[in-house]
Amino acid sequence: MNLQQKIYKKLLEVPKGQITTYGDLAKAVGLKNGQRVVGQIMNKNPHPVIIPCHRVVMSTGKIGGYAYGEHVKTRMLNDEGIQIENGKIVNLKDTLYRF
DNA sequence: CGGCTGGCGTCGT
DNA sequence: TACGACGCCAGCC
Repeated sequence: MNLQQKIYKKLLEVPKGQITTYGDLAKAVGLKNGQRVVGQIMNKNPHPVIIPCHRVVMSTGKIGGYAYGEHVKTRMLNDEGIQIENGKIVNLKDTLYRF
């Protein structure tokens, strides 16, 4: 199974209303410091819309990037009940999903 | 709080 | 097939 298939599968475990970080997702698939790799794969995203890549944020609390634009990502997260302020997650620890 | 460096899979040459 | 550059970060200074 390809790495992106693992990431894609793991990401689907994240329920609506909860999010994860690039680092955690990377570790979930067996990578130590694969944060950037995860982000890169999300960008290449082989299955747009099917993969909720908008539920993946940076460990610093910032939204991070998004293939369709950060504002779109922010809007989707807000729609799932996640509080965002000035481009950052307000209660990251509270909305963070644990694998 | 801002900036620089580390570290790893993919893509292109 | 092999090597180098790049990218929706993370962590330390």
